[in-house]
Amino acid sequence: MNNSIVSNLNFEPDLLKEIDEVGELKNYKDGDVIMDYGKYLKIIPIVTKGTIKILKMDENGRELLLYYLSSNDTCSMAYSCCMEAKKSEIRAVAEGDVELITIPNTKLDSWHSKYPSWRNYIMRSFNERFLELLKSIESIAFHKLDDRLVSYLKEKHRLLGSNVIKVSHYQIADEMATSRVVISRLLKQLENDGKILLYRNEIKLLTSFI
Amino acid sequence: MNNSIVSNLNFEPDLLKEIDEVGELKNYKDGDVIMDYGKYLKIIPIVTKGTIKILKMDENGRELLLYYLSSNDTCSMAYSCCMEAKKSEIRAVAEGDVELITIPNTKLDSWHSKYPSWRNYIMRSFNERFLELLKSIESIAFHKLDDRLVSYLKEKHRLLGSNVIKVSHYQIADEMATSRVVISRLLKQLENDGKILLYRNEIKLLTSFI
DNA sequence: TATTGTAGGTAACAAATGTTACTCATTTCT
DNA sequence: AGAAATGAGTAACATTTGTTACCTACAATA
Repeated sequence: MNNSIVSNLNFEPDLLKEIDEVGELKNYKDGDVIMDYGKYLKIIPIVTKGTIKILKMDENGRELLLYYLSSNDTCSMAYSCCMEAKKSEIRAVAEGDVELITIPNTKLDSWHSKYPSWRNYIMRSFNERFLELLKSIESIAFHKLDDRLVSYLKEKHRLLGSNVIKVSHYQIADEMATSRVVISRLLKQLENDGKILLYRNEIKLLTSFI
Repeated sequence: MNNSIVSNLNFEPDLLKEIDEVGELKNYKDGDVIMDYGKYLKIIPIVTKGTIKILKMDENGRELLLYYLSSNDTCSMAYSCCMEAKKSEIRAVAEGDVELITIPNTKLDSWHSKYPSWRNYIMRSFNERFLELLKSIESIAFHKLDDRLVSYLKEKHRLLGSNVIKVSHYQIADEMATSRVVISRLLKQLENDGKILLYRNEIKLLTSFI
């Protein structure tokens, strides 16, 4: 297996060998649902390529983007699901092409006591996810929609490395748990302010925006 | 040290002995700030008595109640602060009398590899805190203030075990990151609906509420 | 007792967000 | 080509939440 990516996590050689033995490489395409609400999980994923978005849904079907996972990340939710055999509270969707290595949950406990690097990796992941959620809460609780929209666009820009973001107003509204009309209104405002340009399925960030 | 409370966490006898040796018992009174924004932490706490509320503040000083810690809980934020020497992003305040045991961070890594029960405890704690944050996000993102206020009162009722909640409108507004006038308005609405009775510094939940 | 501070009630208004309804343009499908 | 689906613009309006301002009641205390 090609774990050249995983290898820069500073895992012990023995651990890398074990990952090579039991890990499975999986591929997903844009929009594929990698994990879903209510599902039981028997593996934990380590992302090697691409980006995964993590969503939470309410009773009425509205969704909210919590955070992204990208290379070398793993999902804490997955970890705790595995350890406690609980249902997932979140949905994971591939954003573009995604490659990941799945680790069967039978290995987790023994790796945890055997490999300090693994322990560190999991702990750091928990911590990072925790902080992402805090950021998310801060954003929702303390900032108005226009600010949140700007953050959203900047995050996309950071992830894609491009000034052109291919996304529909509907999608944004979905991920921010609001309605399309509201997003269109705010985007139009940004366009009028000379920060962005709007096209069908596409938003161009101008230099004054970034 | 009296660790009769901690003993029902199913820790190994050896671990209990170590906790007895290095843990320190601390006491706090209502309103005491146990942990604060930006502080570095060198211990992690295990709550043995009382309730601690965990708050997050934004740049403008508005606060938001994230969740409560009570007996046998520990704080994941503390854990990750200790492991990565990071500043705290949250504030912890005693709600009533609080007793807790502090564990010096020098012990964490070795306990983590030596004691499966400790590992479990920390993992379960991370998971619980993670779910609390998710609940918090769900509440803010998907529910209106009146619903959130009802949840707030029900949570207080659950924690206190009493129908009489001693709290001012100001306090509630603070913890829900909104203003006093708004809370007064919504409480009055609940009173008009026959769900609660309002007094100075006191809210009485009627049977139709619970 | 007079004074001061705190808790709470309430009206009037402002701002932010959500909803409905209709339009047009572009793409996709048949 | 024609029909249907999708993406987006926009107005008008409703609701929710935030803000300001002022009032009353109660409690603490000098």
